[in-house]
Amino acid sequence: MSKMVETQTTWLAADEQLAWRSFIKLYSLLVTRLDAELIAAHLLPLAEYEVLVHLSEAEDGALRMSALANRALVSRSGLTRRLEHLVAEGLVTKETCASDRRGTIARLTDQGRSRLIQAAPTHVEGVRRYFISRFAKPELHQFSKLLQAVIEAFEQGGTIDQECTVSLECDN
Amino acid sequence: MSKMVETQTTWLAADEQLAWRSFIKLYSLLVTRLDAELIAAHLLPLAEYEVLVHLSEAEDGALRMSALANRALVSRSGLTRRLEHLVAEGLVTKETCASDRRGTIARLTDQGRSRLIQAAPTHVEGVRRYFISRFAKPELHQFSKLLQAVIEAFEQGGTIDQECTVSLECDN
DNA sequence: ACAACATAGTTGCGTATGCAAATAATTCCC
DNA sequence: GGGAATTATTTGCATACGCAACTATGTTGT
Repeated sequence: MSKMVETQTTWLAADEQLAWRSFIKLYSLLVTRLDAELIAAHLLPLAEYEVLVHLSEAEDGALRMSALANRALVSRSGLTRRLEHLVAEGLVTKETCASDRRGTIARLTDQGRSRLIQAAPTHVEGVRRYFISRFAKPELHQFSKLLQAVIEAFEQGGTIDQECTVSLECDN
Repeated sequence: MSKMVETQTTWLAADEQLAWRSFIKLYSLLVTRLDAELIAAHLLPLAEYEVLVHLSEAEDGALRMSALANRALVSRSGLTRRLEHLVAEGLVTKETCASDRRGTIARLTDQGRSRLIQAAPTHVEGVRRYFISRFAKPELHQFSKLLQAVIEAFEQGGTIDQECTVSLECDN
């Protein structure tokens, strides 16, 4: 009907579109469900759970705010607010960094660690049930490799508006 | 140090963990970048862009609110608010559904369609640059198939807290 | 030693979103 | 036909988040 310009790069091809939308949709489904299950079972949102996980994996269960923000895929201000809740619950403490007093160190408390251990099975079972178990072993491996390759390429090539200078000391 | 219970189902295996985190991270990177580029080039957030796309693909460029909410992967209240902005800009209009006057129909305006056509190349190029082009053709196809299979399984098995009775008339 | 610049974190502010309740219209049943 | 249950959408409210500005501290150059 309408005789538009259709430069042929204007729209995604059907298969490209399907791949992209499937990616978005799966993310939305999984995160929504996993978050809901964690809240239902442990009153712990997925975002907060992930903060606890990253702390628990770090040396001494402690990380600088910036490092934690990078790992949790959240802005620094966003992390400040996430921690507020966790600190109020006594799951994390904050202390000034001794060597650089501008810095703040977030540390997992014993209570935080036990809360994490309590909640972990719910999360792990969810990830396995809805995601991992849907793949045959070699498929999962390839899927994972593809994801990592795309991430790698993005982080290499995509240094458009990043203030990340040499990407060596970058934590993310 | 601590001799914890480690029931072996408590944590994800390293490869499972890597696959899951890569998935989350790639989503975060891609959506953040694509949203920023669309805003920079066209003052149009990705979420609003996607609403325009779904309308443009529908019969007469029009959809019921619920159907549009399902396609846009947003709650119905969320969609109501997204549309507010698009309606204020004149890109979408709302009208009462004639056959069922409870319903509201969102319709893409000519202005909305031309705005979409303007913005599309930015989005499409982004998706291609950061996502599609990272795969060889057969890889993309397999990746896409895997995503669809996981979604399919989720929607079949995961009818836990869904009010979606028979999933036949469901639009999502 | 001091001024200029850089870095870490927090806060003000605007925006986005979901849930539950409210509103409006339809359908079901008796 | 008329009230009860159902469905479509919106609104009140609470929460989450990012950007830009701000504070505090550290580093650099002279």
